[in-house]
Amino acid sequence: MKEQEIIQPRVLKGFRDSLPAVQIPKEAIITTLQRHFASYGFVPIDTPALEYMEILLGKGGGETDKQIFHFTDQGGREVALRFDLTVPFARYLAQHEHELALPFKRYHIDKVWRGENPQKGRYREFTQCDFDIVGVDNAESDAEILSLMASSFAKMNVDHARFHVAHRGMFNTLLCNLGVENLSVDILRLVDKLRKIGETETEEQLLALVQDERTARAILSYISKEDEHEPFLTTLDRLVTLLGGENEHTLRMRTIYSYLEAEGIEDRFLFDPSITRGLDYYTGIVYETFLEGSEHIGSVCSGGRYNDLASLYTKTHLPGVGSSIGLDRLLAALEDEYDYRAADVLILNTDEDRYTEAIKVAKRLREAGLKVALSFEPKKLASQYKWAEANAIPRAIILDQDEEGSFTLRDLTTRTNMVMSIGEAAALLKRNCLD
RNA sequence: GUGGAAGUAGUUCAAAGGUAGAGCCCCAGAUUGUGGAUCUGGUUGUUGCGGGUUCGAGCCCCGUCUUCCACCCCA
Repeated sequence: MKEQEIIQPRVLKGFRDSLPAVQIPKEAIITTLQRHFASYGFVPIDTPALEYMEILLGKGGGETDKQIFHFTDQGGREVALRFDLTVPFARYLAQHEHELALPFKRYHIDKVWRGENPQKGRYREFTQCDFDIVGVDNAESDAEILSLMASSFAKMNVDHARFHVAHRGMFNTLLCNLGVENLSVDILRLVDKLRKIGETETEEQLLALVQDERTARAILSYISKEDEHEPFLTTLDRLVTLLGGENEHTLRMRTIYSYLEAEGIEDRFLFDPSITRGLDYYTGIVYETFLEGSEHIGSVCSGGRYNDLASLYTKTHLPGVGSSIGLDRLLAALEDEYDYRAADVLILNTDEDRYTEAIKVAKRLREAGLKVALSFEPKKLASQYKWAEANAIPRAIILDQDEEGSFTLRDLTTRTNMVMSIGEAAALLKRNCLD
């Protein structure tokens, strides 16, 4: 026997394996979101991971183009992995516009790829949860996306999420008033960094860009907030004054806010005029979501209104608004805050002759809706308890009673035993099982 | 893609060019009346990987991979 050359097991930079302790809560969250999106009348779709290169290029801006994984396939086609779910969705809309009834509300949860340098909460392969409404441009659809964002985080039991909202149109009004709308892309990019580099530095860079002190200060006073927690309407009123009066955009924001009030969720939202979003395709409302205490991870749910996205692929006007939850980033921020278990109960193996009995008990408990694992070998109990703990299984059943249908149920967390019938055990376990 | 820091046992950390160590964890056995205590024994390991300098490298040098941080951008 020759010694075999071992291939070094490894994964690519920015790509990760998921152990069950990570994958179980991740899939639980996905299931929760799928159900929740459906409760708003959103429907699922799917698109290919791989697209023609030309489909994905030429909308996000030069920087995102550089991050696209692309190659030539065996047939000589220039292809690329999707780097978000929104651009493929725009292509999908153009391709199927006659098969879809507008307004179209879809959700899409899947992996995307970007060739960025990885950091915590930033990977080259990650999962996005997108939800969008296409075919209407009004406050009602804007507000429904915001409502769905807030309620999704509530469903995921994340209560420290803060939603920062702004409006591209309002900001562009300011730039027009100041006569610097031709610099809008550069200014937007700079303004986005306010939270990171501070007011002084922002003002200096603004001055270098617009070459006028009065203009630079006007922009800065628009995007700065003295009180970070200033109520939404107070900020909006202040900005309306700075813009010289109401316009269609400010009135849109007021209507959206009134819908949030009607739902009683308005205090979850802040008007944050420094939010602009790097992507060029946003035209109206924009938003980012931060977790208090984990701001360094960045936004865990962002999006906005894009009224011209599908125009790359069709002449039909298809306005849209949507948002995307960054699931991997969210899980990175939550770290160990989530709970998981491989099963609700483990049936211990004390005697090989009783395995048939174990199978019958397992079947009955599974029919009652429980997750049940069986111990395959009659190892000593300490060893079986440890296996259960390693798999986060909180209870064990020992088939040790001679009298019919009665056995020991052990709580592994408190290490206490109770003797009961199978029906009693099923009821007790059912009350304590997750989901 | 650019710049910086780090990488030693499953894990938390030592070893300032001279024989790779400690706690926790894990495994086997004894005893324990179906885990927690105690005792005995054991693996804790290609010091990320590959070269180089040296009598000798975990340590110095070069390259490379990965992670983390900053820039850039973003989920």
